[in-house]
Amino acid sequence: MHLLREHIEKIVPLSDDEFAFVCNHFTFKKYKKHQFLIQVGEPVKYHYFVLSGLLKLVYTDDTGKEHIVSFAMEDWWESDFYAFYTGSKATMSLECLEDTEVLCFSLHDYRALCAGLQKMELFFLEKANFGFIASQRRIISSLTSNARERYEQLIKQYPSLIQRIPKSLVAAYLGVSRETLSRLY
Amino acid sequence: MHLLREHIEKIVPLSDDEFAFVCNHFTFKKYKKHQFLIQVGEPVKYHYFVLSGLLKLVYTDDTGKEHIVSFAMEDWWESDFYAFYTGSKATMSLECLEDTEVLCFSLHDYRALCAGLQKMELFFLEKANFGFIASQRRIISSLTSNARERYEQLIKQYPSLIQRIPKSLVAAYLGVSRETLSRLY
DNA sequence: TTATAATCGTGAGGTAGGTCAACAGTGCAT
DNA sequence: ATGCACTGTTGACCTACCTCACGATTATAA
Repeated sequence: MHLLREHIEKIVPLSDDEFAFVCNHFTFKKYKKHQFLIQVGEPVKYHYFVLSGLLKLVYTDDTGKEHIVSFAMEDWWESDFYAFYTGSKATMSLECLEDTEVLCFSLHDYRALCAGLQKMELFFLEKANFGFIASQRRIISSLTSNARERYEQLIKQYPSLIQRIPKSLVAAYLGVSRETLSRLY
Repeated sequence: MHLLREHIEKIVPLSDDEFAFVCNHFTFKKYKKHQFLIQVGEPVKYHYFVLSGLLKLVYTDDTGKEHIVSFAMEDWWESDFYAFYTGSKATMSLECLEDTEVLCFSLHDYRALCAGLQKMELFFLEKANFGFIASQRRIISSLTSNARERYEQLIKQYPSLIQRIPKSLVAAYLGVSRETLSRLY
């Protein structure tokens, strides 16, 4: 729980009372490896903050091939955000790569949190802005770099992540086949 | 100016006084085709809201090739957002493809706007969230689709945009060569 | 008006990366 | 203990897309 406080206070300081108010809007959940937090076609009730463990956010195309939209480890937020935010059905799945503990909130809690504590709205705005920036960076990377360069950028950016993930998933994230990734060095 | 009001009121309703407060934080500017709103290496003073005209946000790689990160037409926001938000130097340029009129604000104005009117903070949060979602969609598109499919998706999503833009720029947006795009049909 | 620059199409040949297949090592579950 | 799924590697071949080159047409600016 105090991981969440530290995380928020990197952006906005909180009094004990304010943090207690924040906590009231979160629910703790625990999952085992291979469990799904979100399944395609079902409503997305929660937005998740990872306390420990590792998740993959996956889009499966019409040929059945899995593409990794994002990983999420400690200190990261994850969901099928469009479905969560608009109340529509999930188009992506969210699955545990390791046993995972999360704190999560519903859209209702999210709105209440923003409305009840302006600091939290500012916090989410900051998060959303940097999420947008990170996505734009990844788009630029896919426009400008080949497989090897994208792999090197990933290793540089998240060295610890690579250790915990099979190469086939790294390939599915980078948008290359596992064979190609295997041949890069 | 009332284009801005309509735009904001799609998300949050405003009283006349509130809208006047909002307007005080915007500056009107006018540019000719080929003019630059942002140049690589310079500070990014403003975030822009396009009233009329058309812009391209361009990342130039080390080989000198231009990649289009985004277009911006009427009703769209655009900037090198990372540089704007963090006060760093621009890594992308923003250039007019047509004569363009914009409303813009500085980071200082942005903060004042959010702090002074919580509705506007909510508005920007909503915008940031949907910006993030749109970027994630584009990432998924680049992971799952080939050149022809991405082109068809773009036509479907922004039919009016394609009419106003030379094919070579569409290619630079899609991440293919103009020759390949030309050969698609 | 006339020169110059964009724009678009197309051929020829090259290359990054995909697909399919086989194989070996590792971890997990019965 | 053993069997099976997961993981990583490599070979052979294929294809989507790139690069370079040339022309034709259409805007644009002096």
